[in-house]
Amino acid sequence: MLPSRNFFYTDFLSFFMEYNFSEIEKKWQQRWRQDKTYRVVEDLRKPKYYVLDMFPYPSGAGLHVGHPLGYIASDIYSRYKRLRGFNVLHPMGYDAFGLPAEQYAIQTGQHPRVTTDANIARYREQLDKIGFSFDWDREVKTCNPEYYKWTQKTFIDLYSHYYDTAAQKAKPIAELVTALEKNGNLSVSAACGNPDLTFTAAEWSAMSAYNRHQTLMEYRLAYQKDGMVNWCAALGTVLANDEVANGLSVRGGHPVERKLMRQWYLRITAYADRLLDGLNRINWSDSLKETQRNWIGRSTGANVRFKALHLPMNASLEIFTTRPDTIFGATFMVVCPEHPILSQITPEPDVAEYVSRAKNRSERERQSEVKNVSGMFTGLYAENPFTGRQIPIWVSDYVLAGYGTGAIMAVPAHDSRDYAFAKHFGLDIIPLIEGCDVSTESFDAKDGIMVNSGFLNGMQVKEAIGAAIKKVEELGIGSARVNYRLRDATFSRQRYWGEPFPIYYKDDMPHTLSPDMLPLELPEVDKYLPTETGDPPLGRATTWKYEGKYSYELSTMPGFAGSSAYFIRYMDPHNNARLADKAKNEYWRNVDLYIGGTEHATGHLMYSRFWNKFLFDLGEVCEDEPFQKLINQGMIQGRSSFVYRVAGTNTFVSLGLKDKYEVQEIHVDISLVQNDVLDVERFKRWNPDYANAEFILENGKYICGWAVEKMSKSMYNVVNPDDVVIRYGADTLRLYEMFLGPLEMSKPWDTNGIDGVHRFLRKLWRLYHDRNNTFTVSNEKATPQELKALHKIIKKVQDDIEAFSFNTAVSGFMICVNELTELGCCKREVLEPLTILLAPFAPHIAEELWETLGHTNTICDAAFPEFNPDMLVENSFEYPISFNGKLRYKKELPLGLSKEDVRLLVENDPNTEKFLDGKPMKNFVYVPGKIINIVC
RNA sequence: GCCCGGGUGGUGGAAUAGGUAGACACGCAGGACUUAAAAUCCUGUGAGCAGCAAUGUUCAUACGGGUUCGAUUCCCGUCCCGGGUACCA
Repeated sequence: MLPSRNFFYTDFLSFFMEYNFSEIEKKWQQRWRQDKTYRVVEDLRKPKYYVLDMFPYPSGAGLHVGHPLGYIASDIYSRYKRLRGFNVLHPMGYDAFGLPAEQYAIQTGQHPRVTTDANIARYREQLDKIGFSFDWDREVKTCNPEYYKWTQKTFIDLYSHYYDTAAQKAKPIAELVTALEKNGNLSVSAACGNPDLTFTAAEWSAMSAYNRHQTLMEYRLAYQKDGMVNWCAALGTVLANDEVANGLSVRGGHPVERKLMRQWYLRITAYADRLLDGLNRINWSDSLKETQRNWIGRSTGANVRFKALHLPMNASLEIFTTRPDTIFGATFMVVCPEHPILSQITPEPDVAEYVSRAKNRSERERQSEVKNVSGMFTGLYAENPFTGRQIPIWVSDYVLAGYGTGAIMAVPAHDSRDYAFAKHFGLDIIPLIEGCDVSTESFDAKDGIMVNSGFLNGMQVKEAIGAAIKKVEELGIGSARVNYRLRDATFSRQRYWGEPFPIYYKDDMPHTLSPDMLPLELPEVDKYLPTETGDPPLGRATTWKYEGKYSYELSTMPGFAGSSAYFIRYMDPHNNARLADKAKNEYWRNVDLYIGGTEHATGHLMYSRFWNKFLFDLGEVCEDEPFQKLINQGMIQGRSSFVYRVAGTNTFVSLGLKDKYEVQEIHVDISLVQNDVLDVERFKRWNPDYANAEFILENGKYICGWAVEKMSKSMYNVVNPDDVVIRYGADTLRLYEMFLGPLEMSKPWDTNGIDGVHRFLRKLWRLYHDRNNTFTVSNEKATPQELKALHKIIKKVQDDIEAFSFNTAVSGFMICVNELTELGCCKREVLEPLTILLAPFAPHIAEELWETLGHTNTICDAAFPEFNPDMLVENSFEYPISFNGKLRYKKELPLGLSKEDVRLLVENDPNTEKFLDGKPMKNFVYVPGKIINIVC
């Protein structure tokens, strides 16, 4: 027998015998699946808690190591809440409709459903390996007809409701029709797409069916209109504003242009105020709430009509302003190139040319020239209603057609854009606020005392705004008005792989399907491309007709449709009669904790709040806000590694020596690098070009450089969680992802520290087992030191989990295990509670130890250990005081100590002198620490 | 430009009702065990100065000021980095 081989073999065995994570994890994952350990049912005897992850889009690339970060955090919290006696709903599903599967279908002809199912299977396999406590019986896939039936149903409801602005609630459109029949639209309070629309009851009844239909479209919460949309020719579809960045599609980076098209929209703007108010009642981060507030962009001000001179029929020009107090300083007006007033005149040729050029320029071109001031005098004048002065009307593309009225009054002294324009064209600038200097820039602050402003002189700005609005209303030239930046959401996509609309066309008008005909299933098509006539792909399903003759709507719904109510469906995923049963909805109510990325701040998180509020108005759900608390986990970036090739050679120089050469930095696959040391032999095999590479080493090693970059294939820095699980186990992965840093912070993935976490689990294992891996836990009573260590960690874990400070909780465990190892503790009284504490973080090893401790039930049903503060003061106490010549006692004295005892302890402590330093002290907290540590 | 975050050792990061800065971990160095390796364990580890040493001492939380007996923490200014947003009247 060869000794070397023998040694290697036995040590290899003992290594695995010690803490055999792969066997333990396999065993428990199997058992959890078999026993449906994480199945949850409504239970009125227990308080509920709903923990939700943003469900993933199953992409072909599979999960990378960044995805599970949030899932692990939510899993820890779910498991913790369960130990605390809550009935925890913790589901998972897939946002399964989307472009990549369709792109793949276009290239290969494979049905997107096949691609999607395969990707979902892969995701599921990866997720299962990490040991999540999802109730998979509640899985929701948005592409499943049983689910999208309810997306379609809600669309029908949106179509057949309007928004009552007085009641602040959605109501059936039939009620509106009754009101219109009675009084016309003069006395109805309803959110309307066209604020200038007025008609009487008589006019209403005189309308043709088609005109009534068109009129109701202005009120429906889901409606059709011709609108400028972001048309992406390469994708053959319309994109939402948040799917476009810098004139390019977010997905694919194809150019996007403006195009007029008939589209479905959702009237989310009707809910703008409620979306804003609701933010005050939910527990989200300030920055996220602020992002949503900015996105909604509510600004209060007034609409004011300026008399347009030299035009027939008392023409006027209406503007919106947030600063009606500055009307006295309005020295000119500006209209957007699309403004209707321009069609009433015959402009000079150069003006006409400017207008047509500005109109035809894409949004992108307009944006790229933000800093260039351009514009033309139209030849028209208006009258300033406060000064009576004639002021010129200009046209410029810095005024946008889509916001306000498409026209502004320019107050160059107090608006920086007007200022730049006035300076460029030499227009008047009249300062209106006492003491402001407008020689080099405008004074935009809403603060100061009015001057040069007639009846407003001497008032504070805020006061003047109110007074000006009052005056405007008296003059009958305008009124207070609220404007929003938020736009209605375009809801059509010229795509195949999405929910079909439950709509067919008859007499050129859309009609909804009756709900009992739902779901309207996606038809099969021969190709996933637009038809020859430019219809969307659904146009290829030529026999797909309502009653065999009426054409269905050919576009499909956008990605956010399916993700807007999935969290409600989880409450009752198999219900065939409702989105969710009423009683079940009233039990689970809404999501208590939602964890996901910040990239959804203005998309999904806005749409789903709107969708939920609508369902609330219908009485379908019992909570107005869907997500009580929300946490944004940070992104995990990649950590790329580099090698340095000496220019023009095949010689690579180690990081520390590279400055002596002229080198070329090259990305190297991170699997060839460990702790920044390159595996030279594997590197040579990695790429044939490097087979004969030579190396200049330092200390016998090749050290790689590194940089933090986005995780991407091309940078060879993608880390797959499966690889980590195989090498270290799921429990190590879970702990390490948490240990990496604060949950909400973005951080690079860096495996350099993972050994430490793995080592911790092995140390933990050795608390329960001896060298021969024999279970050694004793039933002896624990010592005070051991109990102190235990109760310290109980408190720490409890506080840290509640604060979502999982990284410091893991540190706490490490300290605790080090302490217990030092104390040689192997007492059940300590180890049993410790096992429970660890269960949310490392469930597999916890279950295994729990079983070894003799329990037959799952550790998930254990009770979270009770913290006893007395255990911490067994031998010593921590006691805060303050000292300002006289001691102040901040807490009740512990353990029968008198004030005199404490005074002596403090005064005899050598540190006291150091801090007193002979000076008079105020509000001095005694150190060491705000806490003194005195042994009795 | 504006609005949010953030800047602490070689590295990831601890610590804020203002109170011993650098917990915990990685890495590194040295040591023990071993024929050897792996694993494990022990010791040291912000920088400088003095000392054989225990130790003492100075400087350190992006930079510059301020408040305070005391500031990583609060205030003012500056510079960098990340995210959001963008001609919104």
